[in-house]
Order: sequence, then structure tokens, then C-alpha cells
Amino acid sequence: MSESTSEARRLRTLPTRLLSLAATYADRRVNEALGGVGARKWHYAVLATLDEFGSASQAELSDRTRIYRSDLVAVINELTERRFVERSPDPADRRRNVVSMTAAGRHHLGQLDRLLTEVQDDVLAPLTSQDREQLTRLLAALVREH
Amino acid sequence: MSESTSEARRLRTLPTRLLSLAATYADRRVNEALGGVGARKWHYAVLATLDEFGSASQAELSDRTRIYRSDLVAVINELTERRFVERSPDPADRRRNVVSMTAAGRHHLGQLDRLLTEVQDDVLAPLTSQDREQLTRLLAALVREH
DNA sequence: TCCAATCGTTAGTGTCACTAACAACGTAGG
DNA sequence: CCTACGTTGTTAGTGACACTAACGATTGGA
Repeated sequence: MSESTSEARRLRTLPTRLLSLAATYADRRVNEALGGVGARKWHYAVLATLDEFGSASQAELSDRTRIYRSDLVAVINELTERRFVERSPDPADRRRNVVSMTAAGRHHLGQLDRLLTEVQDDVLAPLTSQDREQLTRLLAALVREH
Repeated sequence: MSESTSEARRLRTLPTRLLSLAATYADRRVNEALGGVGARKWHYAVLATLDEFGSASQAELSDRTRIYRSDLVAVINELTERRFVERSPDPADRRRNVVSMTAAGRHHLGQLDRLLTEVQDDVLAPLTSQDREQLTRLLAALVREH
């Protein structure tokens, strides 16, 4: 009993659990929204990274997006099939591919960006705008340090 | 370009993405810690719920832990094998099972609780204690509303 | 030149979230 | 009292992710 009282209610305030639950919910919403246009979040991550940093090798994209190199292969395949990116061998280093975004890819990115903006608002709806900034700041600090 | 500038840097501050990344990291840490004693987070969720609310049916446990009833079956099987819980038919409603925690289960819960306390500190290490409370509060608000 | 590291790729593992279907059982309406 | 419907536990299966291992090709450094 003495042990129980210290544990009771812990479950509902356990930070790692809250993080998991909130992320699961957010991910579901994101996948619903992106699924509507045949995309998933990795597509956005890759396109947004190409937009920000320009053409890159798959290894570089893997680093920046945190998608494992092995999983990135399929993502690039999917984006290539839909002509959103192009994959060509790097003449400077024949181990590498150069992945670059097409005009269609840039247009698609704009669409995904608009969809994701809606989802952010939707997911963060229970919070004030101050609290949203706080949350973003705290999560960014966690992600940065680990 | 005009579109690009609005999108650039968005990826690193996108709340749903930060949530995903932080949760993935936290989950990995939790699974490492619990895996050391042959447990996973669902074990903790079930045991903690039994501790707080007492014996319950699987449907009730499913509601409280947010584990799908189909997945809960395996969790209860695992906990039963290790004698941490007992599953017996409910005489009052023969569709139901009554799941109750054993003394060994209570002891195991104490162990998991100590492990998880360490993990929380570890994961939240980059934040001040004020920020930790803030984060917990904000995440709890999100989870509660959805 | 030889060794180690890197790159893209394939294959496979385990966990989770989630759906569908089923038999057994309970409940409420007519 | 039946009948229709809902609930419970269970099995099976799907798909997304995170992650590991191994491989051939290529590159860079000692």
C-alpha cells in the first residue's frame, strides 16, 4: 500500500507515456491528411530538405531527415515514380546518387505544406498560442540534445 | 523561391515532427530499460492500472491503458506466464475475465517504476525542472482533449 | 598498393496501431 | 419468451516505423 500510493496516478502523468500518446495521435492525423494525396510524412521530410538545402546524396538526406538509409531507398523510389524527384549518379563520386527536386516536386511540396499547416492547428487546438510556442520550444530542446 | 522561403526551416520546427522524434527517442529509452528485465511498456501500463483501480476485465484494462483489446491478449498472456497477474472467468458475467495482480506482480511493478523514474530523468535531462513540469502539463492537455 | 570507410541496396526483425471476423454470452424490446 | 443487438475475449492479418546485418562497388588514406 505504501508503495502503491507512490505509484498510483503515475501512469497518467508519466512524461514518456504522454509523449507517446500525443505523438501517436499527431502521427495518425498527419498520415490521414497526407494519405489523402498519396503521400506520407517521409515524402514531406525529403522534399522539404531538398527545398532547403538543394540536391543531395541519399546519405545526406538520411542524416537530415533521420530516415535510415535502408528505408530511404523506397521513399526515393516512390518520389521518383511520381516525378517529384530525380535520382542520377554523382559523377564526382560514383558511389553516390544525386537526388534533386523537380518542378512538380516543388508544387507537391507546397500542397503538403498547406495540408500540414492545417494538421498542426488541428492537433494543437487545445493549446493557446503561447502554449504552442512553449511546447515547440521544449520539444525542440529535447530533440536537439539527443 | 517565394514559396520556398516560407517552407524552409519548417521541418525542424514542425510540432508534429518534433513530437514524433521526441517520442521515438523516449520510447527507445523506455524499451531499453524495461527490456533489461524482460518487460515492455504495456506491462507497466497494465500493472500500474491494476494497482490504481484494482482487478478489472480486459475490456476495462483496454480502455484505461489504451491498448487495443486484441493486443492486450498477448500482454496478459505474458504477465500470466510470469505469475504477475491472474486471469479467471468472471462469475457475474461469463463473457468477462477478471484480471488481478499477484504479490509478485506488485513487486515487479515497483521495479518497473524505479526503472521508469530513471528514464524520465534521463530523457528530460536537457530541461529545467520548471520546463519539465510545463512539458508534462502541455502534453497532458493535448492527450486529454483528444 | 592495400585497408578501412562510405554509399546505395536488399533482406529481415520486432514493435505498434489498427481492422475484421468469430463464438460465446448478456441485455432490452416487443 | 424470443429476438435482435451489443459486448467480451480471441485469432489473424495489415501496414508503417525503427533498426540491424550484410553485400558489392567505390573511394580515400596510410
